Amino acid sequence: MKITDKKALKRESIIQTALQLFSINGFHKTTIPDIAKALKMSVGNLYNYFSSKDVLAKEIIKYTSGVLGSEIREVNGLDISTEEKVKEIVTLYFRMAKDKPEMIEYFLRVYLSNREVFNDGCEGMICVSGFITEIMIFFDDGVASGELRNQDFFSAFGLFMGYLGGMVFLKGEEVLPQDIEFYIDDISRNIYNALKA
Amino acid sequence: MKITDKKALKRESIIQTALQLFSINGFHKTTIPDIAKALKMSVGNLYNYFSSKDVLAKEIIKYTSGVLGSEIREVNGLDISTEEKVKEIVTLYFRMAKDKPEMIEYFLRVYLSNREVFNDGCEGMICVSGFITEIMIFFDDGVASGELRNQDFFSAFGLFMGYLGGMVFLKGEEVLPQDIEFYIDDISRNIYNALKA
Amino acid sequence: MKITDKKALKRESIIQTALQLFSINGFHKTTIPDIAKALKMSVGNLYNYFSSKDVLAKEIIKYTSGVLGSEIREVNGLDISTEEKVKEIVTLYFRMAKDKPEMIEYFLRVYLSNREVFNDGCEGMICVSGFITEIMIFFDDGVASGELRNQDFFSAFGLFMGYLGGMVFLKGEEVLPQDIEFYIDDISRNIYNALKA
Amino acid sequence: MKITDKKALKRESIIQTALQLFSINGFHKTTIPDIAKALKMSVGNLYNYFSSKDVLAKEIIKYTSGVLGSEIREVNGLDISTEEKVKEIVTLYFRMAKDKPEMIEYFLRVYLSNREVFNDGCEGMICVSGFITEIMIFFDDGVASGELRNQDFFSAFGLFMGYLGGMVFLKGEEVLPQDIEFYIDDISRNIYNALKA
DNA sequence: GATGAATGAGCTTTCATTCAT
DNA sequence: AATGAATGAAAGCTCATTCAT
Repeated sequence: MKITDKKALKRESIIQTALQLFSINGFHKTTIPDIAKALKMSVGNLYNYFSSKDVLAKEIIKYTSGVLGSEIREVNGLDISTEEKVKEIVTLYFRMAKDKPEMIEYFLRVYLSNREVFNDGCEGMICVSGFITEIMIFFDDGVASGELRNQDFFSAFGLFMGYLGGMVFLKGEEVLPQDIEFYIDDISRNIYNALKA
Repeated sequence: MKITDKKALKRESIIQTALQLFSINGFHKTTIPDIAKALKMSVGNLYNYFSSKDVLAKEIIKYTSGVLGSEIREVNGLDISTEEKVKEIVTLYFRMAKDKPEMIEYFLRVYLSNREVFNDGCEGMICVSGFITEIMIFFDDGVASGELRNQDFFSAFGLFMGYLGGMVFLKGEEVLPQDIEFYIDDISRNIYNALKA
Repeated sequence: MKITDKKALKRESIIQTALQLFSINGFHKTTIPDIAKALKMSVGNLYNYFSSKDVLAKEIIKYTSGVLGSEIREVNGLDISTEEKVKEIVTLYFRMAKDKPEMIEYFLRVYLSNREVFNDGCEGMICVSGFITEIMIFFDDGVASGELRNQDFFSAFGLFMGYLGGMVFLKGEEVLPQDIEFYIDDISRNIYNALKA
Repeated sequence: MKITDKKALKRESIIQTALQLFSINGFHKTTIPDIAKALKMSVGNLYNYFSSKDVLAKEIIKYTSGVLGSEIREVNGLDISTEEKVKEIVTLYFRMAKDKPEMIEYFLRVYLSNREVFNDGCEGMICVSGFITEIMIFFDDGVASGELRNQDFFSAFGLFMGYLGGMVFLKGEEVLPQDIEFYIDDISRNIYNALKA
């Protein structure tokens, strides 16, 4: 293994650990010493990998967005109807909210609310473009095939992102009477009805 | 004017000022001295009105939820179709996001993400019940009149809350190519299509 | 009743309430608002009676010392042996520690330890002279009657004050296996044996 | 020198400096910045050694009790009469009150009076057990050898602790007309007379 | 005499970041 | 690469005292 590989591996393990802590405790309540301790490394060394807490936070959102985007890319590649794709996306999103809740929570608890952290370097939504791009492809494909109504992309994107994020928030608040997967059918149907041609 | 009125007025002015600052700068980046300075009052005196920063944050979410709820209550009282009500609600929400953005932003940037602050005293969603209750009434009325499909309430609530909140977030990120009111028609239509019978 | 009497009465009620609070919570942990609230009066008005927290503390120690001194004076006036007087003094001290613990506790928790408060105005032990004087009379009488050994007064005074205070401290720490009155006989005997001719 | 030794040394230097300041100015009048400044270290770094002011105060009482206890332990190990041991203990106590007054003063001014600080973690008298244990051994040995009267331990302990502490208090108040060592003979005699068989 | 809102200095504690080793 | 002690500015909060009413 090359030395750079070793460094890359450690970099990723820092990202994953920080992601966990940030999503559970929030950005400001998670300290650099917390992260270093969880990784059993020194704070000084952590700074050899990420030059500041803010930089780390931005790397995490890119990483997370990339993971989520690549999952949706797979769905986009399937040879199924747009209606079925909607259901696949909702399913994978909710599955992820259950299995790797830290990713979704990071969007909600860290990215959404600490704008001052992301302002410099993540303007617009470039740090979450991995995710947005795939939603855009999904939408354009659906319009092209005549299954979806042609409307402003952001009206559609806000529906996806807001609706799914909102449901995960409600799950986190423990107000949902049912397990989140219970809602897959209803929500897929609502989204498809909203967007269909 | 009675003394209690004077104190109540000052209390409300603190809530409004803190609401502004929290929604713009976030909960952790807004300090008590910041709030006191904006109000031209002393830090110590501010604590005569609210016993801690957390308590203040909780009072603000109740206040905000109450204001938003009472606006929706007016729409619920109108003698119009459910489809028209959807549009009215979307309109007032976006108008508020434009005229008093601090209220919507507070939901997104403070309430949504600083769960540790609201855990004690705002469990479930009791501090935002003023808002939820009205959405529930809207939905139940629509189902009762046969205009809306009967489905789990949270599937519908997540759509409203998440979709509208998501759009305001996109507005805040300045990624929307159009003014937010531009999207009213599309979004109202999407919501109605999603929920209609 | 004259106005000055009314004021004197209120003054004393402040002293007694403050004595309670100081002895239970300590000088620095008891606030002026705490005292005012317990008295159902305003902080501003409290300052009409005592010009500062320190002044109040000094008045309390004089008051307490006076009460304790007058009790011992009664014993000194009895026509009994010095050995019996020792037992009477120990008895009244421990009874007071049980019935009005605030007085003894005030000596231990406030007077003893917040020297900076009492330095200006209570130099030496002039604010507790009411108590010391009577112990001095007891001792001189005992020496004069030949029952007590003639020794430096402070050696004898330290014995009385320290021993009795120490026992009450142990009581307060809840380390005494017995009720404090259980120790009266042993302690009276120890003191008399220590001082007798 | 190992790194851990260096840290332990610094820890102890903090304890000693804080002990000085607390005993002179009292617990509440001594601030953490005061201590840090006296040590020429930063406030933040002090917290790397003790997690709170209260924790520091508790460590100091354990340390002090240990030092005092080990001095008495030496006396207990001597092959001399109990009467002579009393004099040795009084002598060492007063010598310490002269040479290292901060230790005795800490007992009187900090431990005795700020119960709320020590309640959690120093219940009963476990933080001063180093000292108490040795007094207990002294007393039991004296009883076993027939030199001391068999009585409740606390009656005897209160005498020692209260009497000696009381004398040091009088010294601190500057009311003693003589140097404290002047009283060694009288007081040793009084204690021995009080306790002897 | 009586009220209690207001002041503001001062407290304990936290934490991103640095740097000598 | 790695360590973790050290920094110091800034946070939330307290409270003796004052003063307009």
